[in-house]
Amino acid sequence: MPRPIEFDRDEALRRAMGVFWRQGYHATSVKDLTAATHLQPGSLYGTFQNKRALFIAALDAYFSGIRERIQSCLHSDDPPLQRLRAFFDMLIEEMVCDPDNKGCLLVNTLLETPAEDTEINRRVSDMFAKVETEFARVLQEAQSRGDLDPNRDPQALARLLIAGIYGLRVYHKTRPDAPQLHEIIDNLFFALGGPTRH
Amino acid sequence: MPRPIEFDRDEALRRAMGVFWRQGYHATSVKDLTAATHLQPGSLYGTFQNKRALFIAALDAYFSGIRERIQSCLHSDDPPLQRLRAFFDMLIEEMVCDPDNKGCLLVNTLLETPAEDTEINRRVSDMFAKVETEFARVLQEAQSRGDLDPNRDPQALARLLIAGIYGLRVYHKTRPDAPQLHEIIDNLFFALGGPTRH
DNA sequence: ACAATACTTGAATGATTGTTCAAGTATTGC
DNA sequence: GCAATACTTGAACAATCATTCAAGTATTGT
Repeated sequence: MPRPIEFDRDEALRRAMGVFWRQGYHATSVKDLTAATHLQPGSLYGTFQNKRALFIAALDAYFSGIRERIQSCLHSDDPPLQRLRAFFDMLIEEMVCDPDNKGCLLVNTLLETPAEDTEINRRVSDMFAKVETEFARVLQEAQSRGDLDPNRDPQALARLLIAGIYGLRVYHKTRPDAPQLHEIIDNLFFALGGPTRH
Repeated sequence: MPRPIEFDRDEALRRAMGVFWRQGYHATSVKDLTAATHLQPGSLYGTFQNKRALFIAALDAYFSGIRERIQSCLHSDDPPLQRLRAFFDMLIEEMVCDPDNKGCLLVNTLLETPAEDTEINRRVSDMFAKVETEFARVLQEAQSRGDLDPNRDPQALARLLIAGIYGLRVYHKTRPDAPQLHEIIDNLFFALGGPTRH
């Protein structure tokens, strides 16, 4: 009986995400969103409650999008530390290939969102906590294989790597220079391998 | 002959800086600024051209404010690496003591500002480049004292430390936890000292 | 006391903000 | 073909945005 929806919800969400990614939450107007999604205000508010809810939906969509690629890096057949390194290489590859230099939507959001906004901050923090746990698991695997000093704390090193992601992301904003980014990761992984490296 | 200015320009700038720091550029309205500075719109536009110019002035004021403290850390009588470590300890101290968890105005700005805005991006990037140079100098000093492997590239390690600042700053937004921050820096400095540590 | 000076005030500007909703339209089951 | 359904449209909303400027006011040199 009802008239079917004409537009593709996921497509609209993806386009909205792109705008938030490029401009941040506060700098994007509803007008920007209607232009990008080709949706009239009414349809946009009908499908996604309001601007804020749409933004949160965009955050979720972004994370579920990158999570697959993280998994594929961390679950290959390579040795654990090499898999972690592959992840960071992928990260750098993505960063230098982006002509807009948008950075990471999640990191951008962390710094744009005031501390009072616990809903969004918690949401994004939890996403990175999941990645951190993945990292720790791979580091533990490295320890059990003898590739990593068993006296180091895998959880603490996972935090270092997460901080490494943040560092890369911000550094790239200041100087979009691929070799320097790789060099930073080289030196960061030096902190993992330490004395036993090679 | 002329009627003298009644308000303190620097005081107003400092207050405006606080608002930008807390809320970011886009989220702060001129109304917020007039409320914080106790200046009417007319006076505010008379002294600082407009909102954007005021923001840039706030960035400069912020940097000149922290620069002194950086200098005092890096030019003490302690050994070079210990001085660097003192800087990061100070950084963490500042972060955990801030009840608002505002982070760093410059880092926040880097991520809020779109890549097209070259004026602001360049300005902030240059500030960090100065700190990077300072770091490199201290690292060189460490090399000449034999505290750091002479085969390592001081400039590259300085970049790692800058990325470390960024990493700390963002990580703190997700989990305002002092011991974990110190642990991150411990592991980061492990990348400097490497095998020769202690 | 009196111009001259220029800082202070705050109302008013037009543009833009996020959001709503009644009217219009297309599809479905009968 | 006819209701019934509900999606689509875009004008309209009040609020807020950054900015301006004429009027008011306080100080100075004479």
